[in-house]
Amino acid sequence: MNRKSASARDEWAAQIAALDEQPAARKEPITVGRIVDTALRLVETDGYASLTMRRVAAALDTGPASLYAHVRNKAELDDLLIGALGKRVALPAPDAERWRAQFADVCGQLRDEFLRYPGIAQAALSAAPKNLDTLRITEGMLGILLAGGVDPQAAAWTIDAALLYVSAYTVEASLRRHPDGGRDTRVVDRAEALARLRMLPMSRFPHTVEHADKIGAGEGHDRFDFALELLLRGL
Amino acid sequence: MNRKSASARDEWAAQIAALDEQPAARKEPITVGRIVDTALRLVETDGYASLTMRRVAAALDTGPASLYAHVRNKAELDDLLIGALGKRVALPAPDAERWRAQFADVCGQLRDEFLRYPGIAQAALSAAPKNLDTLRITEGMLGILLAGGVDPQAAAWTIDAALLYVSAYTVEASLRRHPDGGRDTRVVDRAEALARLRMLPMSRFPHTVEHADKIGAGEGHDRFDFALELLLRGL
DNA sequence: TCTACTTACGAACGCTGTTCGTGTCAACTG
DNA sequence: CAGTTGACACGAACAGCGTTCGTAAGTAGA
Repeated sequence: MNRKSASARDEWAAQIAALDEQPAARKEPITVGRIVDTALRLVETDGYASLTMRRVAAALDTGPASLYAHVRNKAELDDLLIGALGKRVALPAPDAERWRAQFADVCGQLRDEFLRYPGIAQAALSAAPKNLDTLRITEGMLGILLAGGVDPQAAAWTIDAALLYVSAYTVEASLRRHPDGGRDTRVVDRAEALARLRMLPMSRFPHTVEHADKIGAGEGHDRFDFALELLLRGL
Repeated sequence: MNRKSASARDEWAAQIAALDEQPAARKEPITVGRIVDTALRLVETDGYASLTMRRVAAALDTGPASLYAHVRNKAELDDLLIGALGKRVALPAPDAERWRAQFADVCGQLRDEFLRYPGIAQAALSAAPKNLDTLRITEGMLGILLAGGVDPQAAAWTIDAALLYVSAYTVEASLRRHPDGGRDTRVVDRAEALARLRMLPMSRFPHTVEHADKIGAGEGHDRFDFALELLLRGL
């Protein structure tokens, strides 16, 4: 039995096997939307660090090469992901009385979205902010600040600072929580961290030792809220 | 000629070749310090994205395996790198009259150090802030803020926010400037970016279009200074 | 019915971090 | 001075990564 007849036989066997599955379905075609959805699901469960083209492809029952017909790059996929997250944040109609609260709320939405997909904020930092979905958010923020009577230049820079902060905050939070897929960032709980701070020599770290309890402090997003309020109060 | 005699001959040839180089030197031993220095030089010229164990090893005339006797991980190397940068920032003796300027100066030093080594701030975001060199900086910052009469809890959180912002700012700045080693982040100059903003439909992006010139604005570190001042003025 | 074109994908390339086992050299010990 | 021990160095390899190429398959138009 030579190669040719063997492969012909395989084909024949495949056809027979397909008899039962014929009505079940031909495989759903790959689309950008399906790729993005799959990638997001992967990030949600395993973290951004383990988001690879191969994993996405495998989740779609195919090989990595198939993705490149729909997505130029992994970088482009990253852009699409943060775009998809951006689409989800709801922009309130600017209310001059509540502009600070509204601004903080938008930032909070973004934060929660980023935290839900651990590590994805790393992509947000790399992604060009000229993404249309990102621009939609900055437009909304701009509207809120301008309605609040903030100077346009100050508003633009504040938005920039706030977005940078949100990304950094969520990246750090994700890294602290998530095993990070390979890197052995040991998660040290707060009590342990505090104990270590107290072990520092008083001679060289007087303030750190004295206020060690303040350093890791904050339930939930106290730290986040504080930073944002600081930003807004300065306006 | 069998394998054994061949390799024996190679060895013999090597010995002969070594006759001339004998006085020249035996290879300098690998140390953590040399690894860190080499890595920093690499990052300075090629960016953090192309900092790999293999490249560092190659720059030291050896194979990658040799590094793992001195450094547990790439993650640990990253920690060492940001530690080395941290060591360089000079901490002023707290002066109650000038605490804002002093704080901003420390942040500026950190920023410049990070910018000099493009992309390395990514490692700073990942690095556990319990690094001793990082702690030295936060201690110094804490001293400055406390001398300024800032509430300890507010001080701790402000430092956290400022460090996060510095990292995010420098990561973004590096990505925008540096080709990024692989990712095709096209660098669009400001005029081009502005033109694109103006192309947006007025109906959906009224504020963005109107204040497009404000969005990418700022010479040098205007944006940076603004954000930091905002943070400090809120205290 | 034949052709042109888009989509799918197996195989491969060059790169990454990391480990294992071996080799080599320096210094301490008897 | 000879012998042993321990730290250091490193070649080779593994699994995994993003990406490309050439080819196969299926669809739409002539």
